[in-house]
Amino acid sequence: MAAWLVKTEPEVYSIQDLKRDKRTRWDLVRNYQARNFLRAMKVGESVVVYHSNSPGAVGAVGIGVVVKEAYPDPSQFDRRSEYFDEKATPETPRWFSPEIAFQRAFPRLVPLDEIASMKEFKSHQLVTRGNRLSVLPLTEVQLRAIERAAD
DNA sequence: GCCAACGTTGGC
DNA sequence: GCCAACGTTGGC
Repeated sequence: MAAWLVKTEPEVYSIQDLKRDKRTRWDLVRNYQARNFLRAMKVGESVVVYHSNSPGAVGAVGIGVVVKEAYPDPSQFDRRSEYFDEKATPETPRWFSPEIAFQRAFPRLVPLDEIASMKEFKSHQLVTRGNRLSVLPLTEVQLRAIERAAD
């Protein structure tokens, strides 16, 4: 089974927000490569939640699980949304969202530089230069390495 | 705020 | 299809 890592800015939506909501639609992603990864997520797969753009607190913060496979992201059809996409129609949607349920918050943040130092992440997209994708695939081994570091 | 990386757009 | 301009991401 594959695993995943999703980035979120904690000021926008944090692991604590996910804990409160119990589950959420992982929406508003507007990058084709990330979109393709979202569409590849299968129910039951684990998702590492990662806080980006968070001064002094960049890194992995918890684990979620895919509870619903991707379906068209409603915001692309909403004219009032800044994520409205005029080229998307219900017949030919462009952007997709799975739903992710909270599983656990790590007892401590696993910082990016610590992940970068793990042998399992040597040359992984998260730690190589130009890591801008907000959804990334992980191997089971990488998932376990992050979980191990968190406890 | 700065800057590197890189995706997207649009003219040709 | 090429490529310059521009916008966004994300670490620091």
